[in-house]
Amino acid sequence: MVRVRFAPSPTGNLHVGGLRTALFNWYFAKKHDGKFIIRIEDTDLERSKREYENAILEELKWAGLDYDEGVDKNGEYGPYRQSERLDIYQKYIEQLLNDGKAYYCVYEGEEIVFEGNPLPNKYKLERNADSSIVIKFKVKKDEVISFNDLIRGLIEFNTNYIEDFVILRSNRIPVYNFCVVIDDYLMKISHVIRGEDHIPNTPKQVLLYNALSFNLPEFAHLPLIVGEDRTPLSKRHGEVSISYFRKEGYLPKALLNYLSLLGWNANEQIFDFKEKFKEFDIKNVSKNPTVFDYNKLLWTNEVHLRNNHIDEVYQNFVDWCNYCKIDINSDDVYIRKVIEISRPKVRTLKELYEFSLNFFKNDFEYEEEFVNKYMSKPWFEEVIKISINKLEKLDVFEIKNIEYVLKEIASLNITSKKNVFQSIRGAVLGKLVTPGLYESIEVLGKEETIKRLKRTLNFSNNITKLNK
RNA sequence: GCCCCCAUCGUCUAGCGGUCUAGGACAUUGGCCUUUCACGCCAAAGACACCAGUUCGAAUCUGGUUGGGGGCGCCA
Repeated sequence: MVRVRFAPSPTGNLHVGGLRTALFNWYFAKKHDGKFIIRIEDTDLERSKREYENAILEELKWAGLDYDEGVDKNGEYGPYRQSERLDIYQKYIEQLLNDGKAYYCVYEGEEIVFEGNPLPNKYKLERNADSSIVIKFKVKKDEVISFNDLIRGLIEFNTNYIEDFVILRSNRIPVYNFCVVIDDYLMKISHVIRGEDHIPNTPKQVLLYNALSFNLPEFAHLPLIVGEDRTPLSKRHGEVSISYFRKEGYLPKALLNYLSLLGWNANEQIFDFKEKFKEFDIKNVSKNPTVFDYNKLLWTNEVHLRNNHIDEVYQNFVDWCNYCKIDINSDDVYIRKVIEISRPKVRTLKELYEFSLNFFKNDFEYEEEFVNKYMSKPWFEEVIKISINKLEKLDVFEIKNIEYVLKEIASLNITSKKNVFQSIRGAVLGKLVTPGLYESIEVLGKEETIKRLKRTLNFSNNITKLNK
């Protein structure tokens, strides 16, 4: 039974690196019909916050990475929060102590004043403010320890380069390297898939597995995601938090599509990750660090936005509006139509919103360029008047008929064809860049289109008077 | 400093000893299309880090050099 886990520490927001790790674990679980578990690694009491934990979980759900076990799921291997497993760890610490594989270490300031087991009574009872007691794991020298990495092959370390390390802090809370081993074993994790930055931790963990007579899981270390300068991706390179990409209007499926490509050659550029897991093979994951390319992500998003089913994009758009606390006061059918005609021209939900805003507002302002280049021209009013006249007579307000009428007006030789189209475009939407004119007018509907044309005429009259 | 990982177009990658005058995608440049802006279509430019070795033959195997990165916490 394949069991994998994503184990974030709730000390900050979820970022693209974390999501990518979660995604690859998810892929692996799905592919092998296994379980995907979320474990919260909150042994750093100072920095861990429940609000971060909630945010991470919420963002995983937004991304569509469903998990089988976790703090809010009731699996049989809980608790899934390390801070609630302290008594479990204690048992194994004692075992190590009893087996002579770990020992007490007493510090006074920086100085070690005692090493050994048992701990002499004098340290147990009275301690200066300055002294602290930790438990360290004893590392035997001159041993070669190795593990097989599913991506990199055999990796060997000599224990001579590993020092005895702390497993229990002076505040009685065990450290990361110890907790992961206990948890992964007890939670029956079969494959540990995590970032490459954990390779140096692995020998220490292997030592612990051996000392406790636990069977080793399989390991796979994913390549790091880096910035243009080849250092690990961080805020210095730009925004990296998932919440940022969400606010910017990236579709969850587009983000995960792009993230899939970071280290995995999926044979195609655009796909639905929820289907793609069938082809996932951890052996095909690349060893090289990969540069995060905001540009390609944007392109990926653009393609998803244009090609995904309209119902899904509509839902994404509504979700985005809610997330950004934007209230579009319109009915579903209308919003859907506006999305349909606008999406071929935008790349993100945010752009979609900005691009199509005037469909939802009838008191919009006119773009300056439109006013200067079209509205203030002598032929402008005539074009609009004729448009009102002809469109009013149109009984069946459909794209074909609208196109016919508009072309007719353009052929009247009042001004150039381009001027006619741009004038009408600006008159109904206030802008010179909009979705196709005919479909825009069709979506607006007869009543609204005429209302807008009249409003523009009014506005233009006022300008003319003012100039005189 | 020590240990470890990595090395194909600017970027993500295909390639697993001959099919490589190295393929695709993003970005870039030029053109076409066009009622705006895009999309789309066509085309161009662009890489095997270096040096040895193995072999009839190397991007592919081996060794070294160089370069980049990670780690060396009572952070995870």
